[in-house]
Amino acid sequence: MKRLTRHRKVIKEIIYKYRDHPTAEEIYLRARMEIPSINLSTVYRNLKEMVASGDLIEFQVDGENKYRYDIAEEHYHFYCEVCGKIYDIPASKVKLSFDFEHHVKDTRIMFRGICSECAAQMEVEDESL
Amino acid sequence: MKRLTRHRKVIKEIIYKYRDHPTAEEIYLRARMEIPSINLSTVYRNLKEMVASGDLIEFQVDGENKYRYDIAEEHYHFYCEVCGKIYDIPASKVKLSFDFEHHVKDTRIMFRGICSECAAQMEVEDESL
DNA sequence: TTAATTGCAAACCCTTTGCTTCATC
DNA sequence: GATGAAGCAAAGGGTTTGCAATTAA
Repeated sequence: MKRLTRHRKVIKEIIYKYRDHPTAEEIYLRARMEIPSINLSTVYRNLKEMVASGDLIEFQVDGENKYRYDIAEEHYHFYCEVCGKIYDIPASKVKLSFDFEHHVKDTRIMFRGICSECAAQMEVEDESL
Repeated sequence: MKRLTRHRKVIKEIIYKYRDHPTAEEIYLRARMEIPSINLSTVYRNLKEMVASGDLIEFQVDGENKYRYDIAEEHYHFYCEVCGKIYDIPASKVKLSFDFEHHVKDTRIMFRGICSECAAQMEVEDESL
C-alpha cells in the first residue's frame, strides 16, 4: 500500500508551488532545503511513481536530454531559445484541430522561439549601439 | 572547411530514405551495412553537425530519453503508445493558431495515443473472445 | 600538404537498480 | 512487526570528447 511520506509531500509541493518545470536535480536541490538528508534516487523514484499514477507529466526539451516535470493538467509549453525559460501556455490560448485516423489521447506542443522579455531586451540593446 | 565524406553521405541518406525516426544507434547499425568500419561516435558527431546546420531535427519522445532524427521539414508526429511507432503528420492535416506574445520560430507537436492499426488489431482481438 | 574527419577508448551525465536500513501503517 | 519507502553505492544507457591516425581537398 502507498504511504504518505514527508519526502513525497515535499517533492509534490515543489512542483505544484513553483510551476517552473524543474529537472530532477533542481527538485532535489530544493527538497534538500526541507529535508537535508534526502537522496537523489528518492527524488527520481517518487517522480517516476507520480508520473505513473498520473499526478505529473514528464517531458523533455528537444536537445536537452533530461527530464523536466510539471503538473498533469492540459497546457502547452513555450521554450525560449535565448534565455532557456519555459513558459506555460494555457490550452485556452491555442486553437488546434487535426484530421487523421489515429486516436489521440494526449497532445504535447512545444513552441520554440524568442520570448517577449528577451525580444524586448534585444531591442533595447539594438538601440544603444 | 566542411568535407563531403562517404560517412556523412550514408548517414544522411539513411534518414532521408527511411523516414522512420531512427535513433543514433539505429542509424549506426544501418550505416554499418554500407561502411562496416564506421564508429558510433562518428554517427553522433555527424548527426549533431547536421542538426546544427539545419539539415535535420533532433527530437525526443517524452519518456524515452534518447534522440531520434528526422528531416527538417515542417510536419508533426504521432506516437502510438501501443506499438511505439512514430507516424508523420503533415502540417496540412493540422490547423493551429495561438494567441500569446512570444515570437514563435518553430512548433513541435507530438500527438500520443493509439494508432489506427493497433486500434483495428484490438477490435479483432475483442471479437475473438 | 594540411586541415577536417575518423576510430577508439575513456569520460560524462542523467537515470535506474540492488540491497540494507528506516519508518509508516 | 510487516512491508513500503529511503539512503547509498554501484551499474546502466545514451551521448560527448581527447587524441592519434586517416583522408578529402
